[in-house]
Amino acid sequence: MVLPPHLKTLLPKPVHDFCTGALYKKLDRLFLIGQEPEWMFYVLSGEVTLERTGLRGESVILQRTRLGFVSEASLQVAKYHCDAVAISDTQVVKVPVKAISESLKLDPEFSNRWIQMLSSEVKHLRLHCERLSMKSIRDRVLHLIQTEGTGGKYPVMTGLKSLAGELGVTHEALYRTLAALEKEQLIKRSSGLLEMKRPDNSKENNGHRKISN
Amino acid sequence: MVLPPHLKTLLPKPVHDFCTGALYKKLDRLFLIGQEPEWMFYVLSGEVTLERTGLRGESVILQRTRLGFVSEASLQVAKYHCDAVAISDTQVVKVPVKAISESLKLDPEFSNRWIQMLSSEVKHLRLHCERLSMKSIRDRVLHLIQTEGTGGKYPVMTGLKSLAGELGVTHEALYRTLAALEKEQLIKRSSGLLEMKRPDNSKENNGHRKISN
DNA sequence: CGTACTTTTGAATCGCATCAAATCTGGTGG
DNA sequence: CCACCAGATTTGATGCGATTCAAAAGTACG
Repeated sequence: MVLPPHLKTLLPKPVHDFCTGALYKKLDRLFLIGQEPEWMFYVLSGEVTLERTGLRGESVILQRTRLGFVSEASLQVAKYHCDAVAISDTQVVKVPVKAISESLKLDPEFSNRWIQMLSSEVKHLRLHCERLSMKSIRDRVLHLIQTEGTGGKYPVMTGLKSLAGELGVTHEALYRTLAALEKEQLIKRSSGLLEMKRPDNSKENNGHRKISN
Repeated sequence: MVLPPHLKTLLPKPVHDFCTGALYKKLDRLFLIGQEPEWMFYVLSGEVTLERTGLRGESVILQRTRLGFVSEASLQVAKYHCDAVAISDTQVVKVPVKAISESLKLDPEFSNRWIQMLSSEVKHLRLHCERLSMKSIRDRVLHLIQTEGTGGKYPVMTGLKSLAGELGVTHEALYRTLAALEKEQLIKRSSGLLEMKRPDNSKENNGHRKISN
């Protein structure tokens, strides 16, 4: 199994050999609620959701992952508390939970890296929450470029439709917002790249929204 | 300093003596964005929010904490990436960051417990993100009760206005939504409690997911 | 009591979701 | 090489739900 660079540096060598790749078709289940966690799933491509059946019988989505671990929490629970569903055809790396938890006990360096990873994840998720709390698509897009981008450039890896889902808006609305932003010379669109033109260091000349609170 | 049970079991003995208690008045700031993390704050009572100033000067709530650590990520960062504000009079335990990071290197058992805690936090934040991705206030409220509540009951400790901030909506809209939900017999409101009433299986195609690829 | 805050209701407006449909794109097979 | 298809991108029209601004009623507290 050829691990992606990120996993290779994160996981200790002894664990590498126990990792296997897997492909899931659309709507396949990676695991089911109630099962004992055996693998940690690292999503390489496609998309996986964690869902649970709500009190009213509807399915509640707990999480969507396109890249990275699906269920870091499976380390600490005896049973899954939700289902994992491949929303599209999905490629993953399966890492045995047992190997990880053993290594965490034996390898302090690995523990440190794992803590780093989780801390980054926390920080990243906080930014994501902040973005999702913004009420306009425009703000979310600009915030995305400012916080996730590098030097005012944000790479759009998986298409705008997918980006729309991440921003919590419909793709139509995102298309329109991007078109408007480009028209106003606030951003530039290349293939696979969103670029912010002028940082918003001027006064709120364009601002039509008020300061709340 | 008398530590609460949870902290006592989480933190290694050598750290205990370096912990101190502190009281903050309403609207006091525990730390400011940009400052170098010196303490980790564990909330005992009251309420602390992590906030950032949005693009237009409005305050965006990243997280609310009523019990537990406020900023786990401060271990690995040189500067805070948000402010911490006491929403009401708040009692905390201050744990020196230095003592923790030293202990993490020396005490594998503590590392494991720390990993457990971070994993919980990740899980919790994922739920928050998922909730903020929902387009209607109604869905967010129901999701909140389902995921954060216990047996269909969710305690509203600090008022609905504060809750509205956490849900990323205006308080007026939240009041209206709650009133409507109660009118439809979907929830019941007591003082300091939101309770979900009968599971309604008659229209389970409503909240169903709709994921774009 | 008065003050400050939360809770509540009202009305107008606006942004986004929704539904629809047209173009564009890459990939597949005849 | 072209026909064809599935998916992404784009534009249009419409309605809903949340924001916004406003104000009244309830509540806690010194």
